[in-house]
Amino acid sequence: MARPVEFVYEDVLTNAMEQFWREGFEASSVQKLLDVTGINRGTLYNSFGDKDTFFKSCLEHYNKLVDKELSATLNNEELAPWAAIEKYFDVTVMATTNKRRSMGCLLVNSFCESINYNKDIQKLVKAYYSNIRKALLKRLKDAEKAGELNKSVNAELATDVLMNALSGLRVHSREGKPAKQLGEIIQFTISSLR
Amino acid sequence: MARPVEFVYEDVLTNAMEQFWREGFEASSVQKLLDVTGINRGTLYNSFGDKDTFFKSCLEHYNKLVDKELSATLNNEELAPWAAIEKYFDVTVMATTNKRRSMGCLLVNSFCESINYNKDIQKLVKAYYSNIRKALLKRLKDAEKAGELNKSVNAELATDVLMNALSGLRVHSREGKPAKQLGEIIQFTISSLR
DNA sequence: GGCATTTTGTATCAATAGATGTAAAAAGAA
DNA sequence: TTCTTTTTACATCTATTGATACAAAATGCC
Repeated sequence: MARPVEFVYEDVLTNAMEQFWREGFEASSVQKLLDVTGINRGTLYNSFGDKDTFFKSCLEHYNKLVDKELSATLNNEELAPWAAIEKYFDVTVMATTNKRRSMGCLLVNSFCESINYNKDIQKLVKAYYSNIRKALLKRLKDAEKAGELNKSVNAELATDVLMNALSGLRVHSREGKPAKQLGEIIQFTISSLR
Repeated sequence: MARPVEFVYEDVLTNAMEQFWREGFEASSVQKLLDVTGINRGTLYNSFGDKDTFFKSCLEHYNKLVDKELSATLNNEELAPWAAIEKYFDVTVMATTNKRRSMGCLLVNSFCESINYNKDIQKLVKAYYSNIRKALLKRLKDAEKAGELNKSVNAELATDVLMNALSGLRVHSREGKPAKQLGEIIQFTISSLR
């Protein structure tokens, strides 16, 4: 049999993802990726392909993290619509205080970076981000049916408002705004919708 | 006397600014900047300094555009507080439909890019962005004094909510969301505050 | 132990990055 | 015309970019 793999696949993806997350695609040279992952060039190109492909894998890895959060909150059917929504935003706001604070959101960052000229990656980023929107929309439609939505909006508009606030939140967390203020912004936005 | 300058200073700044705006700092190589401005290397380094310095000049140029918009809207004392605020967001939403559509905001894009590791530029971006916040806060304090602000918020929180919505707007305009939907998001957000 | 297979480590590639130096060009002044 | 000054144009520098090739190393199978 062949020589066994020495690196831990998950760890490499996590470290590379954080590098792209922190500094963006363009500023993350292959050398930096080698430094933060600890693997060497041969291993990277053999096991993860070129930089574009590697970035896509990191996006996928990031999406898994998002999916976990969604499963515990928005997609958790044990929670009532608004409870689920509030929990999702609580988690998101709280996340800005840990070590990944001030890094914002890899997907939002990618929207704003030049990555947009790569149609391939752009589509991927949009698709991943739309997962959050879908989960949110579902719950807001539930709330609407239950008469728990502010009569002046429909579920679609309410979703847009919350997604817009979410994107703003991600930008401002990267800008360094304290979680307390971010929380108050979201709290008000939510209260205006119910 | 010396040889006269051939390039138009304003035009060079405008074209370079749009390049940075579209593709970000890292992806905008000096060669690309030469291509879009039409000047050559010597001229660029002689008249605009290195890439960092050039970028700062472009940020300043961008800020002038922002200032013009602010003067006509938020800082226009002839308009009542909420009229000024509504006009500012109208202009901002409408701007997403012209040729600069889908480019978002240079300042927000810069927050999200790796530029953040350059403390110097980061401070500049923050300072320019805070100009908008200051103008907004002033008007919301006026509205608060006049009893035209929703009692459940103070001027500070209202400003945060609107700035958050603004940042979200910029992200989503870059993502390609239609102006109509962006307008409805803002319209609801404003109405929730008055 | 020798063989096949895969990973790892390193050397190296051409292309491009940002940046600088210098000579030619263009104007008015003397 | 000649001189001075500044811009412009081009050549060139070193470092780094993403990417590839290939030998050394490490395993299980025979």
